[in-house]
Amino acid sequence: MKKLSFAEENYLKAVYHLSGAGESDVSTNAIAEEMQTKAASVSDMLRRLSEKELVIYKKYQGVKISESGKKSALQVIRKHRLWEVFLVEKLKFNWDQVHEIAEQLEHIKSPLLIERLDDFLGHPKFDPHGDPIPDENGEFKEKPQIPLAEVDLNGTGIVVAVKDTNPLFLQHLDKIGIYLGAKTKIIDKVEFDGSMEILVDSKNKLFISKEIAQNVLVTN
Amino acid sequence: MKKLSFAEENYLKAVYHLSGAGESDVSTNAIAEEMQTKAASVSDMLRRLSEKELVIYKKYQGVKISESGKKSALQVIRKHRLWEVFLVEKLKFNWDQVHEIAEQLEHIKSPLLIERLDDFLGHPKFDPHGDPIPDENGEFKEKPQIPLAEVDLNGTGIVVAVKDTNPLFLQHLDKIGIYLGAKTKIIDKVEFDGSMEILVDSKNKLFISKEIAQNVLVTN
DNA sequence: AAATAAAATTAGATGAATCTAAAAATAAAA
DNA sequence: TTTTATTTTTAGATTCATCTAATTTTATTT
Repeated sequence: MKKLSFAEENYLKAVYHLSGAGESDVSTNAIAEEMQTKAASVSDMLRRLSEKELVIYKKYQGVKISESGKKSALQVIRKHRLWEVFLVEKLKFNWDQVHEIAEQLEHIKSPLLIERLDDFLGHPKFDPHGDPIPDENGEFKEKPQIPLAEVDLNGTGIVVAVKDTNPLFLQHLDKIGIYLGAKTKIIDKVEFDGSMEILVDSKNKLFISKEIAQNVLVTN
Repeated sequence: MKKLSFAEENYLKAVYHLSGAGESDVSTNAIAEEMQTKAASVSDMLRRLSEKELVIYKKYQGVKISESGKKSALQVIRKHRLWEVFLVEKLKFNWDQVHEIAEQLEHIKSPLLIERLDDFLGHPKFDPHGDPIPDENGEFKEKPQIPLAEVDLNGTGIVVAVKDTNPLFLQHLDKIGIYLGAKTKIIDKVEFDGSMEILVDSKNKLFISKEIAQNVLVTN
């Protein structure tokens, strides 16, 4: 495992995420979109990552992450999520403030640091957005989770994660009182616009839009 | 205050340190030596830093840090030392292990992060090597300190800092039982080689070489 | 199936940050 | 004060990561 540049780590993460844990193929444009860069830059980087065997890349056919690439990507993701826990649990950041800072911290190179940080935090299994934290070997298990949007009328669930980490989205959840661990019950579903009415913690009734319902994940 | 690159921040730090808090002039070669790079690279970077008015640079005449350069350098130093405290106090690193990691962490850009870290650590005034931590405005006060080598026979002092952060040096201090806060008394001085015999905490007698005596700083 | 549109790649430039080798300026020694 | 040595700077290359513009490949329509 050679030492990767920040840019390389970021591309690997993007490929990993966009391919759904590295299974399916990802298009050059999708990566460019995700990374706020140009397709030409992506092609170039994919060629380089492919030479290092971090991705499996066939020109014009899309890209997939390789086994060693996945290993690297998961370590970066592990670091990102551990730092997010640190920022929220120890430094009292809000969950909408931590992504950007963790984007920087995730590139710090020191296996010992991450080991100690993990100890310090008490080996958390999930980050502040409910995403699972891979262990040293890149292994993790996801909580079974479905979007609120797909829960049946009168169905209940506990909020376990959010699909999006956009600060505006997270701030909105704060405002209306949705948080990880909240108990929800669907008390009305509006067919034509996908919005719904839910009861949070058996006391707060609120209307949420389709966009919200699709990005809040619950478990039964 | 524009955002600086890692390289720029590192050069500024070097100029600041080598000039003794930015007073005197520093030579190109000294910087090259300090930064393990070539004089040509230094010249080039000094030209660029000079254009940004972070240093005062006259070709062939050496370089001095500017007011705005000093401000930036001190913020980087503040971050470095706060992270060192974090690593030792919270993550249980030894003082000889933290420099390298802090060299990376010091470049993380987020004023809020540093503010919160400072709060979390209880606003420490000194890092694990006894070096003062500048505040948000770059201000700090050094403890009065002299090398053990300059303490008179029978003189006493408390170890407040070390001049060098070389891991081998620090590990040696651990081994012989010298640490920040240790009470020392000079019980013998050997003229011809600069070595001495000292009493630590009124109970451990030990011989130390000139090199050690010059790099351990005490206050009366 | 040919024409058109979309997506992806290459070619060529640019800006950092670095290097080696050569030239220029300053300092030291004869 | 010349000569020599040292230090510093410039010139020219290189690598990484990016860009725009042009080209090529693949996908979609008519």
